[in-house]
Amino acid sequence: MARNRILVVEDDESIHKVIVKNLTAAGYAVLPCFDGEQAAKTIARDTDFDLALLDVMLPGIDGFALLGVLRHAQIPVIFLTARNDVESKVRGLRDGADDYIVKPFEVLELLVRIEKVLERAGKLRQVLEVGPLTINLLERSVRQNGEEIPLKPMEFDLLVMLAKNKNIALSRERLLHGVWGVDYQGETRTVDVHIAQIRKKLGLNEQIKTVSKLGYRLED
Amino acid sequence: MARNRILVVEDDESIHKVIVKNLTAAGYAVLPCFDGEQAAKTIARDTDFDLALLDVMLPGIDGFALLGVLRHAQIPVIFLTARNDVESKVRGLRDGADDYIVKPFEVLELLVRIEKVLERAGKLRQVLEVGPLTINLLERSVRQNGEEIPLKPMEFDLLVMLAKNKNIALSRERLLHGVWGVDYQGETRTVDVHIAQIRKKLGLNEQIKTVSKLGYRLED
DNA sequence: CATAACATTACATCTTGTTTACATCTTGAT
DNA sequence: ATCAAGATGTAAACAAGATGTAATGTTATG
Repeated sequence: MARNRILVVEDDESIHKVIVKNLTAAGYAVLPCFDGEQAAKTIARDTDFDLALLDVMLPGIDGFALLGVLRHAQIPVIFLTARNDVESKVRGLRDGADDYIVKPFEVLELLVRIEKVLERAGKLRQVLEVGPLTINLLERSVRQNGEEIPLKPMEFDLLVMLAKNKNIALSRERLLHGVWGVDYQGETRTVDVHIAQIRKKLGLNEQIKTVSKLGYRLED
Repeated sequence: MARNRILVVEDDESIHKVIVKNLTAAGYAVLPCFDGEQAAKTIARDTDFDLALLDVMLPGIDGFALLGVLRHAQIPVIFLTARNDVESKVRGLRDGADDYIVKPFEVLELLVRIEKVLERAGKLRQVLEVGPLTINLLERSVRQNGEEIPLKPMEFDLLVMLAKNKNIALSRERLLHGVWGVDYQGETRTVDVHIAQIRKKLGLNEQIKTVSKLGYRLED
């Protein structure tokens, strides 16, 4: 499976922009629609989406109609609702949705919910590709040119975090929080040791860049 | 994304002027409004803002009404309040805002808060472009015609500060405060040394102008 | 109990930041 | 224009700090 494809149906331009920018940055393939008609047409032509983000209050074709089509095509739906959207209508829609989020929302929260829904639906991208590496999250395996390189659990998790944030400089603290857990109280130097192991086993001296005074960055 | 667009709603002319001048200088695109009606019209026509600075005590249309519209459009809001504004009203507004700042305020503080709010909302521009340079804050990298030029941490931070204030002359003291921290006790000459390094590595002898008796200025 | 995984430590090595020193350039008064 | 005083450019040295990594002892795991 390549990148997860997400259909975004949202008429407000500024919200649309934020969503598209952040989803793209997070590695999703985004199909943007600005109204119900456009969305309906898109779905009629191509139902190969892993998720739909659907604004409740759409001009033109109603959310109900879209929801039906999407359900039928087995596409999970997350609703975007404004706090003051008409309650009765919204409730009906929500009931058919996999999740909903109230605007305004934190971008990070949206990303988390998307991952959860994708995971529940069994559609989460389970394979990360970075340079010569293929990281399979289900198998918990790493391949380099088809050959599997065994990693220890911690090393694997660390590599996954780097891969999910490829080309982003991550501080030791962020890596500790992300991999070891937010309440972990340990030495930041521990990160270095595992990085060294990953570098050695995978020969990634070049691709895992040391960002001095900060941490590390995995390059594509 | 190009420059971040900021809607400024403030009826006091002198404050308005200061804000607009400084935001523009800091690289934001500013849309100025002097009262609630004007703001409402502007928003109705175009919701593509990344942030709104909103004076609490506005003539005409009430802050509440504006806040609702802005929230709906997922536009973060920072409130400007005077110390003697009516408490009860202000509190209600603040609760719906992403941040607020009490007048009179330090311009630098306003800029810092703006950045924080933009970042939380996932709207912060993470790539700075100055002349032939592309500075990527996420990667912590600098590119010149696509080629990455490695900089040391201090050099990178200094360049970022210059780039965020491009075409503005910055004193050594301000650079020290901004990059090294406000409580740093060191020679101002240190700045010169790092400037020299940046100039050499990036060939910016022309574009980093020396402002005699003051400091430096990075030109576009 | 044996083994593997892990965090930590210790130390070698490499990087980075600051200062110094002196050369060169500016500035402003004459 | 000339000159002195001061400001800036810059190479080099040094000290402080950061990172790489092997070894150690401890904790999980089966």
